[in-house]
Amino acid sequence: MSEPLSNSTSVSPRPPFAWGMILGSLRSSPGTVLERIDDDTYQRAVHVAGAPALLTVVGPASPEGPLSATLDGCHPEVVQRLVSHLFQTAVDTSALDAIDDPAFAQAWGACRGFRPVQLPSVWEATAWAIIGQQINVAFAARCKAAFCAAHGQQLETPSGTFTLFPTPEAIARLEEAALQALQFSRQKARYVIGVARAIVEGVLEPDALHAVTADEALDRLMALKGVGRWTAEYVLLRGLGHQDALPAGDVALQKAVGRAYGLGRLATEAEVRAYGQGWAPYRSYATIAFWRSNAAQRAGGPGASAP
DNA sequence: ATCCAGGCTCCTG
DNA sequence: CAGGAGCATGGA
Repeated sequence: MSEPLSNSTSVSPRPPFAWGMILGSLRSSPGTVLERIDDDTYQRAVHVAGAPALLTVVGPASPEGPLSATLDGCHPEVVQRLVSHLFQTAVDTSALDAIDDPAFAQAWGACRGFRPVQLPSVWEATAWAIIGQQINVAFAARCKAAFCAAHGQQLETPSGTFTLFPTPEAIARLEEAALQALQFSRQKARYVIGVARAIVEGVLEPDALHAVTADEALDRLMALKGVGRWTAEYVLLRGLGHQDALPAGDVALQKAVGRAYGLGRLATEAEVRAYGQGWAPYRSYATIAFWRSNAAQRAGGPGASAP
């Protein structure tokens, strides 16, 4: 249950904003291992300027009311910026309703107000994407949980103990075997450690990625071993808050698009990109909408997972 | 056992 | 540039 928020900062999302759908999606997503999702509350530990802190975000009391957020001892502006980034609250999604494509419209119609929820750092988004490559998500989630439990810091709070995502510094020190012990394949162990080292050594500057174009960000990410186009696009979608990223190589997306456009099979990557031209410049939103359509399909109804 | 799962790298035509 | 082999894991 949500505790009273003294000292909270309010953040007003641009409507439509479906907090319930966003939390529902996180709740049912296997990838949600560090977050604690309650009825109307999102909590997780994050690094703020290098220091661990607990972020709590409570949903609006009324449909279009503000979110209420706390982050130990941080300035309201910092809290605002973080919440706004994580939940993409400032994005104007109204143009999505005008996209003239029946298959897209049906997918988006089922999730107006939804947002591509961000992971707090490019590092976390990248590591998670690599962990998830080519394996089923449930297993990927277990790998992530083991990874965090073994190498992430713990944060004690009045609301309980939270695990932080491991820092690049902590992972850069590891040998491959340490991650293989957590059921990472040798390749993935190498890739994740390699990304951590790239960050620690300054070869990759995660913060700088926010300031460059999508193509430039893709190039820099793909220069890393283990990061192909799918992974880089996933990072744009989940870590950099880009609105127009399209992981067209994604099997789940290919499945959804194949169904939505009546192909009777998986759409090819080229087909996804071709249809995707009609969803620009909101291809990230199209992606999460189609992902959600898969979950709805599986569950026999709306309300299941996406990220 | 066989095929699949929210790919990547490297190598051929 | 397109396509395929080989790679690693656990699950259904």
